[in-house]
Amino acid sequence: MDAKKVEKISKALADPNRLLILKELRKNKNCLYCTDVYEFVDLTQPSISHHLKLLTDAELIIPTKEGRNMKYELNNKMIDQYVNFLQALKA
Amino acid sequence: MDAKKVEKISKALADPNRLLILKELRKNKNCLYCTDVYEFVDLTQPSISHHLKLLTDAELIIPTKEGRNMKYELNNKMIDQYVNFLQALKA
DNA sequence: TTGATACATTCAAATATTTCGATGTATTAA
DNA sequence: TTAATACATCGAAATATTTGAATGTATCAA
Repeated sequence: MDAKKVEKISKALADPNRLLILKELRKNKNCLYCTDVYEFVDLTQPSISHHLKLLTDAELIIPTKEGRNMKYELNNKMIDQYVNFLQALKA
Repeated sequence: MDAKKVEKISKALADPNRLLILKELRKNKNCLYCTDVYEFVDLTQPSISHHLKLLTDAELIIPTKEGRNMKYELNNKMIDQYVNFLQALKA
């Protein structure tokens, strides 16, 4: 994983609301609908949409269109790659 | 590790110059002097000082005063704790 | 003690990020 | 086809981060 990607993922993780989203994703068996997010994140719809976009752009979550809803799943592989980079720092 | 700490560490990792510093720290057997940083980071002294402070505040590096120099060492334990948080997201 | 070196701090400008109102698009229900 | 729902996008304001010039402090060398 190159430095630019690490930077992007780190930025995506550097916000309390986005961390909340990831935590809830885990709770919900790594699957979440956009509408669900309004329940635990105290922001307007455009803001939530923005945060989900940043997480998606960092490939930490993977979106799927389901009718007029969006389904989000955690991307375990990307987390693994990010962790690998961090572990390599210690080597 | 609580969300605030994760946020702080993520922010510290979300900058190309700080990532460079961490990478060079690894190269130099996890030990670096402030003066060394000028060689590979193209910023002025106050900026470098600022970045080192953010990394220190996040406890990713541990500073030691050695005469008029500062020695910086990577804090493996903090990286481990951060990695643990990330791994727990997948669980 | 004086000058130089190493680093920190302060302040302000430039830049990036976060947030939301307004609005647009796609899908579904009636 | 019309109205409602789900979400995206745009634009602007508020806030945070990054950067460097100026300056301060501590240490060392002469």
